[in-house]
Parts: sequence; C-alpha cells; structure tokens
Amino acid sequence: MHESFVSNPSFFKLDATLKKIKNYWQKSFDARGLDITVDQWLLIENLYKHKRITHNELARLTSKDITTVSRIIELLVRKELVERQGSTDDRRKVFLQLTPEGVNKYKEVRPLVLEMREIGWKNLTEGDFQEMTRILDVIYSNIP
Amino acid sequence: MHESFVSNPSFFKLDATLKKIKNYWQKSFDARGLDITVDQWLLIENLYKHKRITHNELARLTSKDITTVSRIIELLVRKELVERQGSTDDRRKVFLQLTPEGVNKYKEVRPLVLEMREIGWKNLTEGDFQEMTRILDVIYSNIP
DNA sequence: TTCAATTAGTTGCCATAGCAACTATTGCTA
DNA sequence: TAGCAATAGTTGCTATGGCAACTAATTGAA
Repeated sequence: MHESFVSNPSFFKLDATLKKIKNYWQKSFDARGLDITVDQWLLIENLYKHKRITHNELARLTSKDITTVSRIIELLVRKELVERQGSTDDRRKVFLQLTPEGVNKYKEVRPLVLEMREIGWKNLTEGDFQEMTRILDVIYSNIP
Repeated sequence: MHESFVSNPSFFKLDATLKKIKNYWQKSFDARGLDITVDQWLLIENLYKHKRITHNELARLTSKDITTVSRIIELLVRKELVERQGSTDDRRKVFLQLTPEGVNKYKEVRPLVLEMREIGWKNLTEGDFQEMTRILDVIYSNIP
C-alpha cells in the first residue's frame, strides 16, 4: 500500500457525498411541502416494511443510536404518522407502527425517493453499484 | 436500470459505513486522551496543510457549513489549538492558523490517523480505492 | 459620491449522533 | 425466592449540520 494511498483522506469523500445527497433530498422534500426530514423518512420506510417493531429493532435496521430513534419517533408520533403500543408480554417493550396517515405519507414520498435514487446513479452501471456495495461492506467489516 | 437496483437504499450503506468509521476514530481518540473530535481533527489537518486561511476557505475545503466551521473553530480556540487574526486589508475577514500547541496536536494525532486509514482499507487494493473514488465523484456530480 | 447589493462571519433555532446516567421491568442464579 | 444482572427505553449533555436572520464591512453602479 503506497503512502499516497494511505494518506488519502478516505472518509472525507464519503462524508461530502453523503451530505450532498441528504441535502438534495431534504430540499426536494421541503419543495414539495412533505414536512419530514430525510432521517424521519428512513424510519417511515422501515416501519412500512416491517410493520410492528420495537425501538431497538428499528435502531438496528437503520444503524441509528436507540436514543436517536427514540427522539425521531417522538417527532413522528406528534405528527400523527406513527403510534406506540405497549407490549402486554413484556411491559418494557413498545411496539411502533405507522398510522393510516403514516402509510399515506409513505405512499406520497416513495415515488420521489425512487426518482432521486435514479438521479444519484445516473451514468453508473449496476456493476458500479455492486462494486461500491462490495467495497463499503469490506470497509465496514474491517472496523473493529 | 432494474427495479431492484433503483429500490436499493443507496445512501443508507454510505451512512452506516461512515458512522462506523467516525465512531471508531472517536473511540481511538478518546482512548488516547487526545481531547478532540473527528471533525475537529479534520479542521486541524486542513489548517496544518493550508496555514493561514479564512472560515470561508476552511468551510469549502472541508465541505462544512460555514456556521459549523465557525463553532468548531470557537472550540479549538478555547483549547488554544487555533488562533484568529483579523485581516487588515478587509476587516470582515479573519485568518485562522494553528498555534504551536495546535501543530503539536497535529503531529501527535497524525500517526494514529494513518494507522486507522490502513485498518479501514485492509483487504482492499489501490484499484478498489480508485473505483470508489470514481463512483463517489460521479454520484456527487449527478446531484443538482 | 451615495446607496443598494454583496460578502464574511455570528447567533438562534431545530434535528441528528452518541455517551452516560437513570427508571422500569424481566431473567437468572445462588 | 431474593437479589443481582441484563434489557428496553428515556433524559441530559455536548457536538455537528443546515437554514434564516442578523451585524459589519466592502463593492459596485447610478
């Protein structure tokens, strides 16, 4: 491994790219008056796919800290997009699920998200996508 | 482009990987009692390379919002790692530079950073690095 | 030359991220 | 079965990120 390789600020480009993507998504959300953030969308998407899950499971699925999930859920509950249901089996657990308005929000936002993903991958092939996925997976598994 | 490709949550893996890297870096910093954050390190690194620059230039170099730079610099000034110098030409401008202690901090942290970059790229080739750089650059330029 | 537009930077506000400390509940074990 | 450990979730604190509104200074154009 050459010095030039090692000294290259590897994580910086990741950070810059991710910020640009998130920014673009947020501005598109705002321009359409969707009244959600990008991270709130990520939680809504996962709640749509997995229906009734706990804070812990949602945190694992989204790679978010459980405290962060707890606070984002609080915002979504206030917006009446998500509802909490205490478990009867284990009274520590709280199940989360989308309200009907939450499901509607998902269906409203989803087409825009697909569109933005296409824009992001313009001029790239499925092979490129797989390459990046592979490389990111290796990096992820390299970190202790 | 297939539906499976488009529907893949492309930015999610970027986010998860970046968080894991930053987390690891921060824990390594903390374990050695370096008393800086990963983003503070990024600013120190750029101030070492570019010597005397303004908030604006530093923001551009680091892909950070100028307000964020302003606040991180405030923390670094309090730690006496950075000093501000008002410009005489243009009294709106403030030049930033590392103090001698800031330079020492850079030299203290630098070897650890190189080590962590090597760990992140373990099992990957220079070709992989160039591939990822290329793909991220295309994504970046795709976003309006 | 004067005044509006631009530029550099700061501050306020809200959202996300992560750690530590906390409560409440459940599980495990002596 | 008593009590300790583990688990689910919340709250407090600090840092980063981005937008809007602000001050101060400079530039540019009528």
